[in-house]
Amino acid sequence: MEEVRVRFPPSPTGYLHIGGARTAIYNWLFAQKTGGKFVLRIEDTDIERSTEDSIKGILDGLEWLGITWDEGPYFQSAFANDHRRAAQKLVEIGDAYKCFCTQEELEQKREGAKKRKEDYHYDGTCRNLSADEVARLEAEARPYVIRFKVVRGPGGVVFQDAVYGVIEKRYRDIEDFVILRSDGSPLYVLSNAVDDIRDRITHVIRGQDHLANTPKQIMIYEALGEKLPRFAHMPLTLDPQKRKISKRAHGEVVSVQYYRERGFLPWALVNFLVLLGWSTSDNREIFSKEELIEAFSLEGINRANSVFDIRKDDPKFFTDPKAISINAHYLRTIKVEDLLPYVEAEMKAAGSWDPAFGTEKKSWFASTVDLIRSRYHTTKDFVNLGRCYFADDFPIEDKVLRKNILKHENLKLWLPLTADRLEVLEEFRVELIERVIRDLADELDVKAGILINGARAAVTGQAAGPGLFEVLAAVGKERVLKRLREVPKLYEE
RNA sequence: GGUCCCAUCGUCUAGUGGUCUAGGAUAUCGGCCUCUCACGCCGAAGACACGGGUUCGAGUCCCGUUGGGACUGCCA
Repeated sequence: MEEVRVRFPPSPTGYLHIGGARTAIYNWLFAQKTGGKFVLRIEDTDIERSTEDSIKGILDGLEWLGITWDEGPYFQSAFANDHRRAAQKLVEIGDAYKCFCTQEELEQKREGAKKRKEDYHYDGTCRNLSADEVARLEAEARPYVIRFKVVRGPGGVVFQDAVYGVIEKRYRDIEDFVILRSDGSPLYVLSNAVDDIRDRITHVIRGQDHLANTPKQIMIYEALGEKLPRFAHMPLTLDPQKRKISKRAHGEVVSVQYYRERGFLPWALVNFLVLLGWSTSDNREIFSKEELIEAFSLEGINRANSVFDIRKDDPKFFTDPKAISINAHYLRTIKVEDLLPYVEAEMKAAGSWDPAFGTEKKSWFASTVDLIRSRYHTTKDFVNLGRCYFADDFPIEDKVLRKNILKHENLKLWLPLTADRLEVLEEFRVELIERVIRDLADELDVKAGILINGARAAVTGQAAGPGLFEVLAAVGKERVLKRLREVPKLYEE
């Protein structure tokens, strides 16, 4: 059987955005699934808009996501000769022709048609130029483009899309489209097809926005006498207003980089993205890499566009809530060892990493991460909300201070007293800590909750967190005692 | 405007003529757990765009309407 070859051809005009990432993911999954090859091809034909930074951003983004390619990156600009040759060949075999119409002329015709409310197609002025006329115009050094000669007559292009089924387009609805500019550079519709032919692409998996272009590319394939690849168009990702998402209109929130910076686990993003327009019949939503490769199929791709539910002005969510929930799911369920490197990287970036966390304090670090992770949504939370566990200076939330400490005047004495009682513990273990605190509450004749919540506020600065006794054990005796004994100062400010 | 594509809870979706008084996930709300907040568990609310057909029977097939999207460039 023929080897499957798929490709991802981003144009480097901005950083990798989630729509592109999703396309890459689908292609990559299909290659993994079929044992095929995944080719990365940078379509930098539009040199004006292509930048080095952008290329780097795309490669970095894919790498971060764990989307690996087998060939490339190839650069489309390196194959301009192939494209020109193909255009030349099409002219020679009579499937394309030189068109000397100027852009101004065409613009006028377009305008005219628009005024008369007619739909405009190139009128074929140069389609039937005689060889002599062509020679004469060329002798005058008149610039020309090359247009593909679309069949004039009944019938059309018919193809079977793996997602959308049979797609038909009549020839009369397709104009003689330009395949080579007057400066000799190729247009997307040509270069993309020629590159796919050269790269022996067997399956073209791309966004539905290319569906309308596909008949043109099929005509090119056929004119060139090449075997057609299979086409699979995937639905687009829209914003909540149903607009196609774009870096320009939506900014950072649609870039892969944004999720990296906001503390997403790469696989969680992949898992979320793959669900935008694809599903299994059993409706599973969480997949390991192996499971996803196993489960993926072109048949599972949906036809309807999906909405990426950006909650831009929602203080509670910085992106689609489902993306966050999937990230949080991974954060609390993957093996702690697997999570540690991400937390470490995050803390290093924030300057709060202690090298000892990776050596003699490693097991303490791991168990502390494990203790707190179930209520975190991103790896960022470990450096912010988790600061009280990993550093000595940490903020005490105002509201918490008032409600859990200041409100109870006695805590000024009781919390330092708690410290005294804890100090005698030989082993700073959860059960022993709990015993001490509950006994003290009885002795003082207060509800344990008062002492517990007060201690939590003093030790973590937060109202919410794991069980207080676990928290104290994790923070450690020395630091707990210090924090409890500093409580009286809190009353002074 | 023309061509093509699409249409199930707010969002992601299951559903391929009867088992759909439409299932799951997420978000929302309530409860349990509890020292708090999460997690977890239990529960509530929430959708087949509309109208015609076809059929004994339609979310599922057909047509139309409406709505949305893509393409319509010497961008990719």
